[in-house]
Amino acid sequence: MARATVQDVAKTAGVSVGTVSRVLNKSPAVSESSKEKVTAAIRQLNYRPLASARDLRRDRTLRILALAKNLNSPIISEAFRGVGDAAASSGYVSLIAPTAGDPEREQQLVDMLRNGSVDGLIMFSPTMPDEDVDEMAEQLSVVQVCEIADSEAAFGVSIDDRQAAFDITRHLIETGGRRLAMIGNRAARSGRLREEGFRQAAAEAGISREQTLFAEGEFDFHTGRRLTRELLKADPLPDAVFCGSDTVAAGCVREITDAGLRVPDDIAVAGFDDSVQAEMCVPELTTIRQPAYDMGRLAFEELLARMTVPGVHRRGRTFLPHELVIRDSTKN
Amino acid sequence: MARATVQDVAKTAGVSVGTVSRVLNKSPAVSESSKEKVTAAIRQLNYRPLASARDLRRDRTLRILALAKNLNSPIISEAFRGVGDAAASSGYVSLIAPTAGDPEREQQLVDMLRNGSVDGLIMFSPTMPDEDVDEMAEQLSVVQVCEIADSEAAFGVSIDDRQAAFDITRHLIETGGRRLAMIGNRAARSGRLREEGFRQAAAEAGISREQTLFAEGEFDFHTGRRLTRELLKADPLPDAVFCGSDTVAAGCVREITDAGLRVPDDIAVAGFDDSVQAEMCVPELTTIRQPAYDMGRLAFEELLARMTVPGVHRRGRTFLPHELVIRDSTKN
DNA sequence: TCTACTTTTGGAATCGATTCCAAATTGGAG
DNA sequence: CTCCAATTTGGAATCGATTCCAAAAGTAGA
Repeated sequence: MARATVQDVAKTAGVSVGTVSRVLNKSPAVSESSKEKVTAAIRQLNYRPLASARDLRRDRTLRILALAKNLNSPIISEAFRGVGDAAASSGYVSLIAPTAGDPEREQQLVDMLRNGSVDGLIMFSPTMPDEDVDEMAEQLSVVQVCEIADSEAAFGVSIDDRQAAFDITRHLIETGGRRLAMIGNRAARSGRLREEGFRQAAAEAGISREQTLFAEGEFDFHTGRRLTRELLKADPLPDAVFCGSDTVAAGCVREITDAGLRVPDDIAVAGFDDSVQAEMCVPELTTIRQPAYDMGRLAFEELLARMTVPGVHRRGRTFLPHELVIRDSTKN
Repeated sequence: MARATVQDVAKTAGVSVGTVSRVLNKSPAVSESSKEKVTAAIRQLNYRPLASARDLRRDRTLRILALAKNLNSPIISEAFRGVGDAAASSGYVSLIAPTAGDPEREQQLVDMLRNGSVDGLIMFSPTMPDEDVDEMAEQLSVVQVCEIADSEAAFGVSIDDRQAAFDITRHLIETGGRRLAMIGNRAARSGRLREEGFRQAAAEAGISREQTLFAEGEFDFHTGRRLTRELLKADPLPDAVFCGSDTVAAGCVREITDAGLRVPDDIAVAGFDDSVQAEMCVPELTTIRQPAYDMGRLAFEELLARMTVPGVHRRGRTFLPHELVIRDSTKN
């Protein structure tokens, strides 16, 4: 049994396709009686309007797509929840796809916006260079979250990464940290901004760059352990480590503990994100809370504005406030 | 500047729309010279075929959708990686959407299959009742992963949850566990199967149902802690706890440790999934490894068969082998 | 009952890419 | 140079839902 079409419904209901379509779209210009006939026919034939035909005619899909490197980042999944809720309340369906950091995969997904498979795009962690994001944003509905390209058409929602890193580093210093270390990721813009904040806080406390340690790598648990192992070879040892994510911080704490040292007494550790990992860690992690859900909501609102008012290319970033969450992994 | 169409490209290249389309679809029946002209025109106009028009005519989208309650389950994100890789190598784009356990949201997403927005559907954790999944599977391309409805048209990919639970429970018994407890989730089919396996292992070891403890709840860290707190009120205390996920197990270990007891000496704890949490926990968790990536790959292959050979409604489940991973949270 | 409305309806045109068929062109053999 | 076959091309028809316009039906007032 092939799929039923408006034609079939019209025939079964004994009305014209126009009337069927009007019923489908809740046009008020339909008599009660034909509305009933059409509704009955739709049920009888188990009819669903074909998305591609509708999209073609209407020139929009009411779908948006979010792109992220991977799905298991707690910040991303929380932000995406915000996107989804905001989208739903505006009648949009929101989908997400991981790029795995593969430029080809990313390109293929971005093409979904170019070819009209979706109306808008939310980018969490672009792999493509800033210029490309920029160029795309010129003509298409794109909003960035967390990672915002530093360019002309920069636009999107995030926290102030530099300030957040500054705040938490200052906390480390205020609680006695002098020999500071950071585990960061220079591949990401946010990572570079956090490094800036870290260095600025150190500098303001009169700690020279040479007294400072820096290790670089991806933000996963095992990398955290490995990089910490490197840091622990330093002499003198660091007494405070700022990590770019809670997961890395968990690895850091683990490695310190395994080395027979105590957190925070010997070495204080700070994370970033306030994910559940921060609470799972022993001791629980001092960290930076990102308002991920709200960032997602706001990102969708921004996107909606771009999609519906085509001329509007509201520029600029929106920064949401972060929060320093102090727990037991740093002294007090 | 509006979007260019095949018509525009044809005019610019000085050929007919048919020829343009043939170039787009790499038909061999095009002369070298017109291919060049068309390619040049496409580049000049920055032309992209409109997805909805193509989909309408071709009656397929080369897109699939995966549904899950939430995105941050490590098993789901790993399985989805498998889906994505398999899909990509067959020319499909795979998208994912969280339902948040909301039936309305789920319905809306399932409608994307019904209305032809996507060609196939992979369900990780359905909220709808088994009958509905079953009915849907009768006519549409749907494959289940991890959670498989227990019904006529049952089909999908998972591990043998009962056997896995049996195996790990037997391990708990073999390492001295007598007073067994389980933290499970009866809301999910897999949860019920795991409970069966747990009980079967206990029974075979001559442990009566009354000697056994059971706590029920969602699979997150805080629930794990709360339920463990309940279990620790029992007298005598349990000496081995099987948890339905590593995250719950981490909460369980934490609560036990905070109560001044030792894992595994006083109470052994086992997890499930072999996610990174299992290694982050101290002590590291004995757990069951699920071949999530392969489950995802296989699920897509199954789906592909259903999508391309419409008559084929291959029934049945595919079980992939699990693996007992023994670490320090259980005695040896 | 007739006029002047408003409400409701039918159906053709439309969106843009693909595909099929017939026509045009090319190439090679004789 | 002719003829037949193979290659290439143009363009109309098609996919299914929406929308616009004109026509039909309904309603109210006089």
